[in-house]
Amino acid sequence: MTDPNLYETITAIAKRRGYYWPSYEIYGGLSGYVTYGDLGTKLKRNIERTWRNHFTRQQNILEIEAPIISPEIVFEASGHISNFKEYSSECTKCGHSFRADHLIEDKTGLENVEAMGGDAIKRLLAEHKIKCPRCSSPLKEPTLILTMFKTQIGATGGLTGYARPEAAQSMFINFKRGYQHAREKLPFALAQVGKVMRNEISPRRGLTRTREFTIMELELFFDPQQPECPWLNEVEDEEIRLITEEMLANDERTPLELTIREAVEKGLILQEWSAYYMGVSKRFITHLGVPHDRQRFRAHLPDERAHYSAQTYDHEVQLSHGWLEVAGHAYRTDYDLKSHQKGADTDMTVLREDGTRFTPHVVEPSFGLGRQFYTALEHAYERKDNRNIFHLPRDLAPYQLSIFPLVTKDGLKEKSQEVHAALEKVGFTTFYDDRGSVGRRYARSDEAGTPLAVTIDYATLDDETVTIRDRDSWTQVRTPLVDLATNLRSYFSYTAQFEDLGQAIEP
RNA sequence: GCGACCGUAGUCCAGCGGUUAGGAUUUUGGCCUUCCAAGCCAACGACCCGGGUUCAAAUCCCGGCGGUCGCACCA
Repeated sequence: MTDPNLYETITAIAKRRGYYWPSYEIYGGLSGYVTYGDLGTKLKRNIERTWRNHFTRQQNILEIEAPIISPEIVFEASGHISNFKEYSSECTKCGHSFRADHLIEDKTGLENVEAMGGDAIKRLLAEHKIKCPRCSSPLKEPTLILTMFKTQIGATGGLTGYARPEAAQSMFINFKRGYQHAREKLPFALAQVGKVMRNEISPRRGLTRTREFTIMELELFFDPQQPECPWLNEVEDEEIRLITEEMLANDERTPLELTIREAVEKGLILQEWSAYYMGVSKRFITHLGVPHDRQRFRAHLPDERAHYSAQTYDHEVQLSHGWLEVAGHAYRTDYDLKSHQKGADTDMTVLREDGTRFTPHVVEPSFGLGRQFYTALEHAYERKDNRNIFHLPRDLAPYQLSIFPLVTKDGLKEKSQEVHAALEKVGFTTFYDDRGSVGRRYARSDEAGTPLAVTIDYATLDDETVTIRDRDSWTQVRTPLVDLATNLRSYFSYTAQFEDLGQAIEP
């Protein structure tokens, strides 16, 4: 974990073995884009499934899949058009960049300068003769930075569209349908796993900041007069490490250690629903292989928060290069539904039993999948005896099983292929390999993170038993072929441990 | 976007004005092989792109693209 070159190591293995690599390589590459290979797509899919298992398995958590491209009006209503662009001004001498609207606000005391528009910002910057705050040199004319991808909808280009920078807006747009499908009952949630695009100024660090990535988001709608989360008790004892807004303001960086329940009772998390999903988030990230002391929740200060958020906690994990945000937990209030109610001139309110109408409030957990992916790889990595091993959780590993003949003669190869076909047929994800020596194959299997290797040897031909070899301990057990599928199923459903899979073999 | 450093087989490195561009590993074919990258033989495979300087450029200069780090940004 302290290895400063761990990122480079993981990147090299990822390229060599097919987890992921930079996109458009043969055309010189393009920063901010990665392509997942065979091992990568399988690991990614398993992480998505794990997320769904943690977040979407209750009643009234409804999944949707909406378009990536939206007409401009959607992001005008949501506030993204004005909030996803900004004017940046660079110093002519020291080269530092500053947000032009903030410079004007600091100098003049004006508020919300951003909303005045580009011409006003340029004019005010010149009128007040604003200089570089660092070296007092003149500033260049501010340039517009728009971090949403813009496109034309329709072959003749009649309508301006944008690629979504978050999936959330499609949940708000479809709130009314979701509400009907949830039998007009609150609380309910819409969830979505899909691609989003952000035209980052400066993508960095492979998977951790890309211009296109899979997001896993959930919008939980609730009545602010009935903010209790009925599921809170399921995670209330979950221990978290928390850095609050107040602590940040006082430059206090040592996290509080407390349970979800305690954080709610002390008022450190505004909504029970946020607390619930932070508890689930803790479990999910732990499931990916990140220990407690490598996780924390860090509050956003008001100027760091998104335009829609009343409180945000980032879920961060510690990697070899420092802390990385893997999830955001935002209390979005009724901001979004109200925005679209106005923008689309469509009623987004809900009727209480007492006959009053209200706009539901929203709590949102949001996960950037690439970051979970990299986190899982880095935390699973071990260098041992000159080998690379990924100790991925057994339900995350790209392949479940490797199948090897001990040697490729005397019918062992044919027998192995039979076993391989049989295991594939009953649903295991397997990899057959008869190249080189068996030791070499074990090493390759470890590097792919495959938890178990089934080896067919001479004894198999006599008594219909095989060996199963454990990636983590490098020990083996021997199991009759008739029991193999059943035992493996128990193992992969976590109802059996490796030692339960057969009779131990003395090394 | 700015600054520093960097870009050589699939991967990781060496070479830093004239080399048949070298090594490790991987891969492929063969021999061998009864459990952890064994050994032997053979083969495939590279100087990011474009200009310039020079008799001569992987090597020096400029630009582009990409990467790492720092600043800024990060919904």
